[in-house]
Amino acid sequence: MSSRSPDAKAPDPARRNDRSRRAILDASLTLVAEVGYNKLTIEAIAARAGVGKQTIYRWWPSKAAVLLDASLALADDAKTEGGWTGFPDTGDLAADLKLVLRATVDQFNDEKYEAPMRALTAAGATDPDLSARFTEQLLKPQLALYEERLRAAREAGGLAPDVDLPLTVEMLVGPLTYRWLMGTAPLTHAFADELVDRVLGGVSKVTEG
Amino acid sequence: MSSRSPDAKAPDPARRNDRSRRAILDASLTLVAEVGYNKLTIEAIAARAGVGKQTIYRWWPSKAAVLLDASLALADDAKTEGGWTGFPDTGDLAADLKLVLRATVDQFNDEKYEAPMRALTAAGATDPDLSARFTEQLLKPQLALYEERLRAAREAGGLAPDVDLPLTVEMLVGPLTYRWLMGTAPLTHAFADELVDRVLGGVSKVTEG
DNA sequence: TTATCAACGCGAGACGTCTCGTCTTTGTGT
DNA sequence: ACACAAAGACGAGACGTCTCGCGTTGATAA
Repeated sequence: MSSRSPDAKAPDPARRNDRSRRAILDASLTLVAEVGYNKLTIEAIAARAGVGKQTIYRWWPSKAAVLLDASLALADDAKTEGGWTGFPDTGDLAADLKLVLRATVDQFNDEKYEAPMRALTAAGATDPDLSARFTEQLLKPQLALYEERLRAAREAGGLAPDVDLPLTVEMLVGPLTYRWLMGTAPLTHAFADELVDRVLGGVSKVTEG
Repeated sequence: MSSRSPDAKAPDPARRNDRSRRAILDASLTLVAEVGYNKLTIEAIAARAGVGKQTIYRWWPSKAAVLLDASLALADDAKTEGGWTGFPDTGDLAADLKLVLRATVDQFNDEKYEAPMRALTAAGATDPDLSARFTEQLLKPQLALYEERLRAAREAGGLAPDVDLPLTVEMLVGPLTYRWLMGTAPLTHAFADELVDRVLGGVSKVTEG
């Protein structure tokens, strides 16, 4: 057992090869879609990226961490390419939510986004550390956009003044994610629309004049 | 080359040793709680159960499959031990739902149930075959109970006549599962209560006379 | 400015370890 | 005698570490 590399001293980020970094992230996304997360190996990522294994081990602690970074980059790309101009606010809350939730449905149904997303969800379910970073870096920022829009609606008088905003966000995103993850039924635009209507209006019988 | 390994083809279920079967299921539940799903090995299960590895490989295709069977047995036990007498129907839908969702929250927070549940969720996220059986055998029967209770409420006039029952079930279970899985916030009884109220009544401002 | 040089990230891949799933051997119950 | 269980040997393959030159970079000396 050779001697210790004493705690793997910190490599210098300034000297990092950005070309290699991008190649690694790209390769991990391609490969996870090709062979699935279980059969994804760091050796294969290194080979596909044209990189030594050590270059991956130097900068990431696990293949899950690589995928998280890759997904963050992917999300950024999607935002820029998709011409994202902020969460829509036309004044019509239901319409705005349906628009965004439909887009989310499309993303869930897009193989390109689904593969890494499933992988991260799976890995996060049994790795609290990864789960925390996944939630913090990828999920929270997105949920915050919903919350912001809902807050605007609440102040505009469209929502109950005492409504719990994080709860409401999860009422929208939770059922969608649940159906996607468990596969209880197909994910469609109609589902997104109906969900928004029921979250806003409730499922109880309306008894008014 | 192959050929006959006497065990490889069809083992006779009638000759199966039920003592070993139970020992394997018990050991898998104990171990997954002890070391987590990632570090759970079939060798360790075999050792703890006092059986040979081949006995596990003969009857199950993967460690996830073992855990699924173990969880099914666990769910059965929980039902019998817990004195389950069917989904409560006191006539007060909100109260009934809160009761059940609170119990679900407690289960999610109970290490004994959480460990195998996380494991199955993780494994199912990247294994469609397992996911299907997980959903079909463990989830669907539970969701059906919600649906039945909701149907009764709808017929009793408490719910909108045109409400989508599977959607409503997922509006209840989805946010709970989402928060549990992603760890966006702690799972509490208060959360369950508020969720039920908002699902039934909606989040919109009530504008009535 | 230009030549030199040490430091360090890099690609490549050998290495020993670990777990996997299969196969072989031996024991046991009917 | 026979079918299955227990135990473990075995090869395959991925793991993470390590070593080896190569190329780039930034500091120093001419």
